[in-house]
Amino acid sequence: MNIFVNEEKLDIELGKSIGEVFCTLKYDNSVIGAIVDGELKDLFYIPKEDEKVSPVHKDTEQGLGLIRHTAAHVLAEAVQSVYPETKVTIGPVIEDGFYYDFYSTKNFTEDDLLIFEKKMEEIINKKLPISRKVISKGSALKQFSSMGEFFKEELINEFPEKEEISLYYQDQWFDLCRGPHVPNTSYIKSFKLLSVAGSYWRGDENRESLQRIYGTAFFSNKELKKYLSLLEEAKKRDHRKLGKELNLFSITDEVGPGLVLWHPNGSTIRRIIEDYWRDQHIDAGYSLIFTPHIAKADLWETSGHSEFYSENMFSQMDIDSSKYQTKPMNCPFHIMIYKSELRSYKDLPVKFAEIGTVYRYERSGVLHGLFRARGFTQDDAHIFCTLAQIEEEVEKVINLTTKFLNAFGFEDYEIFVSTKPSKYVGSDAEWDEATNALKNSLKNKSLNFLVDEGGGAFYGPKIDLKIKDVLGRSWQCSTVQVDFNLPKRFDLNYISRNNDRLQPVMIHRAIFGSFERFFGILIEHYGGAFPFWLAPVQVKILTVSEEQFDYSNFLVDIFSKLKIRVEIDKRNEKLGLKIREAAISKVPYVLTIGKNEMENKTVSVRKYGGEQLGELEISKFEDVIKKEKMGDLL
RNA sequence: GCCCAGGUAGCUCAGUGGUAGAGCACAUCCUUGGUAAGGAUGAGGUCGGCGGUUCAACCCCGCUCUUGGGCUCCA
Repeated sequence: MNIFVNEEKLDIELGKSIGEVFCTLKYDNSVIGAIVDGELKDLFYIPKEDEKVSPVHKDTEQGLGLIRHTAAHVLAEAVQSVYPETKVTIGPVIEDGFYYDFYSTKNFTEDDLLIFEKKMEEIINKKLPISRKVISKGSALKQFSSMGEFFKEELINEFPEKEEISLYYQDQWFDLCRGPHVPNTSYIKSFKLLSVAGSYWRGDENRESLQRIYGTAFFSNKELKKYLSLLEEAKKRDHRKLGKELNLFSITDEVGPGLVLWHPNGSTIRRIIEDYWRDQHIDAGYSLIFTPHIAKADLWETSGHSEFYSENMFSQMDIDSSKYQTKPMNCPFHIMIYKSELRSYKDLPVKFAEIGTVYRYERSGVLHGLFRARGFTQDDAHIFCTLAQIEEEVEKVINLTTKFLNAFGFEDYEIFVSTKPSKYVGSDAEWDEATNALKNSLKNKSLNFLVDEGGGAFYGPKIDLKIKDVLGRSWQCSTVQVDFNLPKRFDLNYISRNNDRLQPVMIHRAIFGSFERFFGILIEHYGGAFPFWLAPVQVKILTVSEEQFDYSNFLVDIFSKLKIRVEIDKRNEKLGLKIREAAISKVPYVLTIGKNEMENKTVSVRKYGGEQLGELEISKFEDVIKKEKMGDLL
């Protein structure tokens, strides 16, 4: 039988494992697995005719999957040795580590994690060899039912008859597992259990509640440390923490969960973003509108939200014997404005944009600071156009979107096009044309995108954009969605050149998604140190003593006229303290004013981060900030 | 919603079945100072809320509200 090892054709005996093949090739024990036709396999794997095999070494990214999977097994053994009644379920490798779900009457605590870690350490140090055994479905069932491992039983019962069932052993302990694993436990050089959390068997909230232990493993302590410090860094940047420290926003018990209070500092930033947003949208040909926060329930009946979205809507209220509803979306209002006059094909595209606050019921467990709130403000817009206009309009939306994202320092993004799902409205021809229009608009901009086949909403195809922040984390913000449904439901039309009544299509689009969420992302992206154009206080003046009060007031006048947000710290405190506090509040420019500066008509400039620009003439410093202000005209 | 872990001064957090603690912030005073914390004094709490056990509850128990980690990754 032939296989290809590193592209080279090799004749091997049928039924030989990759490990054995590598052995004959005199590979050393740094080889711990293989990539076979793009999939990670271990040395136990028996290759099939013509498969392409390449070795996976330890200390590589690819090898991490192997040690993490084995680490999950080691964890399971450790847990069962400490709490023998514990039932095992599944323990896969995930993006940055692994987890294992357990069923146990004992509630695991953080302290238990330390005990498990210690036990794992012992198992790893024993350098237990891993072995693989293939058994029949019948004996697998027998085996696991005799052990009372009923979750495993359930899994095995559902396997197709022909499926090869394998057990992985580490010494005596074994688990039903398809692999892949490292040859022995000692390859796990460095690991850590990170957290305990709840989960459900098979993610189904009607099934058994399980306890999930998250952990990660690496080939070296150095890598583990690097990963842990990344987690630390993310913690430091947590927008909930910075929001409090920098006095940006709060979410309080008294007001209610998921409802955001924007404090003056946060509001200043939001105002600047909104001003920029409005300017850009007016330039891009949108009409800016305002709509109410509640409306008659009938409107949501027509839109279909009551039927399809009721789980996320707040309950209705009675007003003058009519039912009203807080808005979970802005679209029906925009539609009503479209319908307020008879539209001609000459009017299209009609573009309405609104910074519109919506209210959605989110289950209490999913609320998360600004990222997931119950009241939030969308940067919403709706484009009413013909099918033929979609391509051009979407291209304009993409242009506007990239302009915005670049202005906020996001250079990297991933783009996804989602196509027709199994249940949909509209004709196949409409879907094809709209989907092609979306793809073409991206191709015209030479933007790469991935296609999520069947991932579209029932009402139309869409483009989603995920941005990457400085820590490399992805966030989905921008979305462009074609909608065939609402124009039909609201019976929208326009008069064509031939005097026919035709139905327009609608494009829903948001760039930030929501101001709350986007603000949260910005806080974490910048770590609270906002760029000059966004900083709530741009320049802080620190007086050395009372003698400089007049001079500092004079400076404030000058900078205020330049529309700079400036504050003076006149407190009766030492300069060192004032500098420390200005630095902690992350003000971009700190000006120290003492006797010298007053006499010389200068300012001593210190940039955020500690860089000293030294003593500058006032006009020289004006030049510095004017240059900074240019930054926001990206 | 469900599981686990929290909720003590404005903030960050100690703490104990027997009168509630620190640091920062705040107020007043002293100090008028030169690049990341000057000093003193003081005020500030129904220990998330409601019920229970107890001679006595911030602590133990139950309920409730709320915050955090999760609940998609499939042997």
